[in-house]
Amino acid sequence: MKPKLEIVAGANAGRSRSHNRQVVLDFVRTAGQIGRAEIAKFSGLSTQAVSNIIADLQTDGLLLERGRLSSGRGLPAVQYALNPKGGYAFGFEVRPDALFVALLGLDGQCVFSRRMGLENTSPDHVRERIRVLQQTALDQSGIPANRTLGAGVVMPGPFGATGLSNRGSELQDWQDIDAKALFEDALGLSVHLENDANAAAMSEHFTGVAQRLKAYAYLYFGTGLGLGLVSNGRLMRGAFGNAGEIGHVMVQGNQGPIMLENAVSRLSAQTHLRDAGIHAASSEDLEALHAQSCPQLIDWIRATAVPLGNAVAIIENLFDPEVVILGGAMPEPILDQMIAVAALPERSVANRANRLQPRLIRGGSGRMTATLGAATLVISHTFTPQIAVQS
Amino acid sequence: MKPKLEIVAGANAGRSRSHNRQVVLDFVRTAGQIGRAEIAKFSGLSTQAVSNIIADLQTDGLLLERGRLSSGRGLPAVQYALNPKGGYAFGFEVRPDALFVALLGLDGQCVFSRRMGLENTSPDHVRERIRVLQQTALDQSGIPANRTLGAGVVMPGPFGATGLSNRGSELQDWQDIDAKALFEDALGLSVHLENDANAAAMSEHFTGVAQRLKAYAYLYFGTGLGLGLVSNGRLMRGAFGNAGEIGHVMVQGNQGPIMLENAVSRLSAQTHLRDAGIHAASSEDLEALHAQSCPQLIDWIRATAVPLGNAVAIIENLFDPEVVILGGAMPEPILDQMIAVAALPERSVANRANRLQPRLIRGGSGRMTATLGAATLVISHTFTPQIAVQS
DNA sequence: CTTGATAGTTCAACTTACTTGAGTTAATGC
DNA sequence: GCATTAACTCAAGTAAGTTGAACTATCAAG
Repeated sequence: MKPKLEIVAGANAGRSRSHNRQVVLDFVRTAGQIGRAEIAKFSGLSTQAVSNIIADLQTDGLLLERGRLSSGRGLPAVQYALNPKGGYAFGFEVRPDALFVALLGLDGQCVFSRRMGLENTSPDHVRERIRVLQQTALDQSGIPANRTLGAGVVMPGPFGATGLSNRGSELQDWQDIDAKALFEDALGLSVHLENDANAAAMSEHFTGVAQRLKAYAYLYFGTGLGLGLVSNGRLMRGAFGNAGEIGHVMVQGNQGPIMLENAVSRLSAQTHLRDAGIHAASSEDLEALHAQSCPQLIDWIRATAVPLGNAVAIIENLFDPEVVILGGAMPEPILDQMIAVAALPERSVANRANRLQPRLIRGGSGRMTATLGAATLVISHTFTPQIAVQS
Repeated sequence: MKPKLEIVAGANAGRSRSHNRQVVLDFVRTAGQIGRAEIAKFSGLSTQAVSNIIADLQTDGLLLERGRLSSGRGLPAVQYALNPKGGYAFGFEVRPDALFVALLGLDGQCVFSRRMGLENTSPDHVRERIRVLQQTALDQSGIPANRTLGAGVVMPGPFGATGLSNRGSELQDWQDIDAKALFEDALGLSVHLENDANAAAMSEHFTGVAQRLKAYAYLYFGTGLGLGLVSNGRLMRGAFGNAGEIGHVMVQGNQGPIMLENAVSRLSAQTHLRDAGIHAASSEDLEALHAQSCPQLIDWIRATAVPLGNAVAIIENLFDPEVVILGGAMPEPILDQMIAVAALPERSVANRANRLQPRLIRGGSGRMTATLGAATLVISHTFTPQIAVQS
C-alpha cells in the first residue's frame, strides 16, 4: 500500500479568491473582531481587495458588521466578526456502543448535541442511525440543511492494516469499507474522517486552550490512549493516518517497562479498581469515586505519575510542542490530579526556564471533546487557507 | 518566549505567478522530464498558463528543452527538464572542529565540496572562515556568484534555552546570537538555518531514498543522535525548532532503561571501544575496525539492537512514517549491520502486512549528508509552492 | 472652535495572469 | 492517404488584484 501524496494545484483567479476569503475569515476568527485595514496589513492584500472580499462574505452571511471602533486618530475602523449562524458544522462520533452528534456554529459554539444508542457497529446499522441522528439534529435545532458546511466523523483508529490489529478496540466489519464515502453518501455532505485524538486536538485549537499555539500535542483518553499532534494549525497524520498511537509505546513505569496504555488509560483505571472489587463502568462512576476520595483510585492516579511523565517527555523531545494537553473521556478532576502528580522528567527540551505556561495542562472541551472536534474539522477546513491541495 | 505563528498571506497576481512557477518546477523535478500538457493536467492550470510559465523559466535558465517524446497519437509533447546549472545552492555545516561546504546544482548534484579546519567556534572566527570558504567554492567551481540561490547552514541544536542545555554538545558563545542574520550578512545570501538531523532528512527527500515518500523519519548520527521528521515534504520543527531530540529519550535497553544516545550514537561506540582499550577517533577508524571485524565493535553493534529497535517503534507509533532512515556520521557498513540486527518490536503501527519496503533502511547520501542537506534546504525552498508564508 | 494631521474607506482606472476557443502542427492507425 | 488524436499557439476575454486620488470621521494642537 502506497500513501497518496499531496499535490499542490496551481493558482488562478478563482482559487486565489477562495484562498483569500479563507485568509480573511481566519483573521476575523483569530482576532474575534477586526477592521479591514488591519486585515489588509497582515495579509499583504490591498485594503480594496479586503473590502471586496468582506462585502462578499457579508452577503454570504458569514460576517457581521459590529460598528466602528475608535482607536486614536483617524477614521474609526468598521469592525467585523464571524456570524455564528453563518454556517454549521456536523460532528459525529462512532463509539462501540453509541453514536454522538454535535452541531456547531461558525464560532465553534455547540447549538445541539445528542447521544443515540447503537445495537451493533455494523456499517449498515451505523449508516441508518447516523442519518436519523442528522435529521433529528436539523429538526430540533431548526437549522436549514443548506446551511451545513460538512460533517466530521470520528471513529476509533488505527485505520487500515497495522501491526496493532489484534488490540480488539477498533470497530469490526469496517476494515474493507471506504468509511468516508459511506458517510458522505449517507449524510449528503462532504465528510472529514478522523480518529478521536486528532479530532480532540483540533477542537482545542479552535475553541479551547490551544488557540494561539504553533505546535502542541493532545493526549486523549478514549478507548485506549491516543495522541493528536498539531503543527501550524495542521494535524500530523503520518503516512497512513495512524500517527499518534502512543498507547502502545513502552515507557518506564514504576516497576520496569510497561505499555503506556496499561498504566495510563481509562481501562487501566477500571482494571485496577476491579482488582480491588470496585465496579466503575462509566465516567460518572469514576467521577463519583474521585469525589469521595476512593483510596484505590488515588493509588491508581499516583501510579500514573511516572509513566505519564515519561510519556510526556518522549512527546516533548520528539515534537517540541508548546504544551501537552490532557483530555478525553476521563473526569476533569481526575485529569487535574494526574497533572498535579505527574513526574515530568527534567531532561527534556520542554523544560526551559522561560516557559509561559506549564508543560502539561488539561483540555477545555470536556467530555464531548471528540464529537466537538469532529465538527471542528469542518470549521478548520473552511478557515484554513490553501490553494487547493488535492490528494 | 513565544513562538512566532505562521501567517498565510493573501494571493495576488504576483504571488500566484511565483506559486505557479514553483508548482511547475516541482512537477518537472519529480518527473525528471515532462511535457507541458501533462503539467497542466496535474496542476489544474490551463496549458496556455503552463506554456507561459515554462517560457519564463526557460529564459531564466531554470529549464531545458529535451526534444519531443512520442507516446501514441497526437503531437509528441516537448519534454522539459531541470537545468542543473540553472542555479546553485550553498550548504554549510558548522561542526566543533571544522567547517564543511557543498555547492549543489538545481538537480541536487554536488559540484564542489570541501572541509576547512576551525581553530575555535567563536562567531567571529566562524564568520570569517565561512566567507573564505564561500569564495573558495565560487572560485574553484567557476560558478558566478549571481547564480547562487541561497545558503543552508547546519549547526548542532538544540537552539535557544532548553532543558537539555547542560549536554555540552552544542556550540558555545552562540546562545544569544542571531545566527541566521550573522550568516546572511556574511554570505550575502538568504540563509536557512537548521539542525543536522533535519537537514539530513531533507537531503534524502530530494536526492536520496525518500524521494516519493509522504512521511518519514531520519535517525541521524551526529554529535549525538538526532531525528528529522518530514511530512508532505515539510520539516516538522516543533514550536521552537527543537523537535527531534530523540537522543535524550529513555528507552528500554538490554539492562533496563537507558538514554538512547548512551546506547546508540557514535560517542557510545567510541566509549565502548575505549573501555576495551581501543582508540577510534574518526569515522575512518570505526570503518577500519569494522572491516577487520573487531569483536568489541561487533559487540557494540549487537548491543544497539534492542534500544534502537525500541526507539524505532516509538517513532513509528507516534509519527506513522513510511520508513525510518538511518544515516549520518557513521560508516555505512556499520549502519547496515545495525539495521540487520535491530530488534524491531512487533507491536507497532508500522508492522503492517502489506509493507512495500523494510521498516528501517539506510540513507543514501553518505558522510556529507548534513552538509548536502543544508544545501537541499535552499533547493526545497525554491521548489516548494506556497503563497507566501511569513513568520 | 477651528484647523491640520491621521487613518479608514471608496471610486475608478489600470494591470497582471489566467482562461477560453479557434486554429495549427505532427504524430498514429485504418 | 486521410481521419483521428494530442500538443501547442494565438488572440481575445475575464477575474481579481493594485494603485492613486478623493472622501470621511476622529483626534489633537493652537
